[in-house]
Amino acid sequence: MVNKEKRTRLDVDDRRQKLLALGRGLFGKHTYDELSISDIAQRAGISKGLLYHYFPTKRLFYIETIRDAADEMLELTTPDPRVAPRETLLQGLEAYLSYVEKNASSYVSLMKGGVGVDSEVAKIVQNCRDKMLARVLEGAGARKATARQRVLLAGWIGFVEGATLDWLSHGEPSRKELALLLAQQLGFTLMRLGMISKIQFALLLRTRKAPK
Amino acid sequence: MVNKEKRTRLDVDDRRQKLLALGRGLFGKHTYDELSISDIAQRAGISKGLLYHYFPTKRLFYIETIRDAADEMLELTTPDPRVAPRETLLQGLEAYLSYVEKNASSYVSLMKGGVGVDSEVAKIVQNCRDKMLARVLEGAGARKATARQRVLLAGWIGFVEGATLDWLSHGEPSRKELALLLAQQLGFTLMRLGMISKIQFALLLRTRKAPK
DNA sequence: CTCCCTATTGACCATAGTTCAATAAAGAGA
DNA sequence: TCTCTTTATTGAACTATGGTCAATAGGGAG
Repeated sequence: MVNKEKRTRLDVDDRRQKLLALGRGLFGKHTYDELSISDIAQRAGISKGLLYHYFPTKRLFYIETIRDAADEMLELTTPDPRVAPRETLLQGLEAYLSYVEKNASSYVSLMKGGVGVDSEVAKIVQNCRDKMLARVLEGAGARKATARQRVLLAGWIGFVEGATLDWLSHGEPSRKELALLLAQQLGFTLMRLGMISKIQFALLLRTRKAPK
Repeated sequence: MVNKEKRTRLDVDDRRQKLLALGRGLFGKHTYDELSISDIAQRAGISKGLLYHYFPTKRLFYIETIRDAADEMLELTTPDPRVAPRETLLQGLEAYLSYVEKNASSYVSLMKGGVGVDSEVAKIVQNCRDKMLARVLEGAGARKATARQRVLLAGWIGFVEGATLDWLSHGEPSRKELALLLAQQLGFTLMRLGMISKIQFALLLRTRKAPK
């Protein structure tokens, strides 16, 4: 429909990038098997065959799409080594929330939704969580986590995800306030694990909330 | 293969129940599109057509399977009104962890995995969370949740899920201890929300851990 | 201007989801 | 015991979609 008989020949990396971007948008709005290869190809203005030239299978295309999004998120929330650890946390959380806010539908569908389709996707999501967990551990100055530490920190990651999902659908506490609440929750967890002192924890609780 | 030419005619509810049970086992071990209708029918010892007699589509079959499992879990973790609220929480958490332990693969695949396949599944999972949240609210003696309360309680539900997933793959803190840790986390959240007093919270923290 | 490389196509195949008319268990009534 | 009715059950046929491949043509190099 779009092409008027005229083939347009693109650079391979360029086209690949374009397809991934398209995929992100589409998979953000539709579930995996709501989208057929034909659909995707048509929306991209190319033939089915070409899609297979770049991605050997629909699954792989989907997976790459998610990996792409996950990478971007991790990059955008990379802690800035120049700021103090306590600031780092809040800053990282706010960056995370910003990203999520901007890519709301993608976030929900990709990060939550994809897990079931393929175990590979589950790995990507898990990898994301592990990286975040590692950042927290590093921020707390710990090397290796004990069983209790690991379980509770994994819990906190879940806390962030659960709260974020609710926040996305209701949008109510401000981003800044939510970030603070999440940080304080983590503070409590870390204190219980003996990873920060009660004093540090009390300090975190005393942090000013953003004005309503 | 199994049948030797002889058709066996079952009561409709009976067969339906059998199929759901089978589905739960299968979808617990394989992802949605790893399983073909033919596979399922063969394992059930029936023809493809019959499956369609009971469930109009593969999706619907999958969804019913999940709804079935979710219902069971909610039922098994229903709080016993005869015990005190604080006991209720611990008891409910332990029941939850027991269920999850027993249905480990199903839990992971169904409750986490299914979300992406169909928005209907997401609704079921969300409904599960809402019910649990309602129980917590009721236990804390609150009627309607404010925005902050809702976000943080949703967070706590996520905490439970995140910690549970980690616990399943590592199995390390004992079930009793994990339940206590989860309860204490909730305690902190509730205290911060002003839903329980500092005294009640301190009491919860002082609860004895299970011996290692 | 020609040639070559390869991005691109479209027709084709295989398989899995879905439909449906035909079949045969099993119980009811004579 | 026999027939009749109901409907659970089947198997073959249809459709849609993921996936393959030989043929085509854009576009840069020489």
